[in-house]
Amino acid sequence: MSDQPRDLTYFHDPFLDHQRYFSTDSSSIATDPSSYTTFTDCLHGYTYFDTLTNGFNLSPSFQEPFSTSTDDQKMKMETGEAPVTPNSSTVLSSSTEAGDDEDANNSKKLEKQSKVSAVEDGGESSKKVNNKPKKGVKREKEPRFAFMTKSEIDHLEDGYRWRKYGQKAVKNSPYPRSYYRCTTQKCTVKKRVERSFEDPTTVITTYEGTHNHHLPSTLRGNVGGMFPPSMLNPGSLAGPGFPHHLVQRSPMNHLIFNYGSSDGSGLNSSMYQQQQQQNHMMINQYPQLQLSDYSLLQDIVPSMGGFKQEP
DNA sequence: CGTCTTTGACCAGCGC
DNA sequence: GCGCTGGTCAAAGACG
Repeated sequence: MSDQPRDLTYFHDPFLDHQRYFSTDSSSIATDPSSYTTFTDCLHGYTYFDTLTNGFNLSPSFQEPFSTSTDDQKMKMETGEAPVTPNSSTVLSSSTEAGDDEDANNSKKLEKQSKVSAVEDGGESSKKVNNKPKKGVKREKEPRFAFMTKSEIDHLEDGYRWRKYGQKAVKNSPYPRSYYRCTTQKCTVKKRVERSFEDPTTVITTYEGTHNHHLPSTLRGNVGGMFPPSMLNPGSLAGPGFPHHLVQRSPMNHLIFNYGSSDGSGLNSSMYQQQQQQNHMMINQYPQLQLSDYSLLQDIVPSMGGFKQEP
């Protein structure tokens, strides 16, 4: 991952609409989306934002039509909790039920405790025993947020440090799904990375949970040095003035799935229906994704090398 | 030596 | 109840 070329440096101020990026090599100003070589690069380059909005027939303000925030989320934002999205732009919705984040964390703690006690008891099956939530206690879902990215690289650099803890074969797909966990202590954020079986050039990255820390200062690939402090402080993005209810303003080659919220609040009805149709269309194309989880799906315009495919 | 990946096994949830 | 699948664990090995 860290061996990816990094000849570009991006500057982005999330509080301003304008954005610019530039090359450390002054002779080469990047304008081609394909020149983004890392996930982080893509996430922080908004050059094609106008193209995006045009593609969606959205007004440049882009702020109202896509509000899908739930109260739960708004509360999270207002409390300054950092969204998990790598560029901290927004997590719009949550697949969680009320108050489940804490419950999930607690249940995890219980898992650990029970595992430790199982080992200490010298139980016969001290290995891998009873480390899941107690029976009957339904495991709560963390807020989730998925990207679809055109990339040759499976695990895209996003500024955080991840430890891979599993890999599974995916049904109906030749490509495995990898499971990553944030390596920061006490941070429970996870992400899944898998390649679309229908379009092998597309990587589906699903984030789950909320980072409770800033971007690591020492990163492989020097991501930490690439961004201004405002971007390296996720909490700052949750502060007043930042349009949290924006849909992810990702540049080229991303589809953004926002989980959970289903009321379409902030959308006028026709636009909401339009979004729902897009959702269903894309979900049909990616059946391995969970239909119920997606409340909003933003497609990419074909002219940007996206992968919208009409049925 | 510390960190990270790989990989087989285990467990829970879910559908039939 | 059974089998399948997704998610997780943890030992072992690789790597810098």
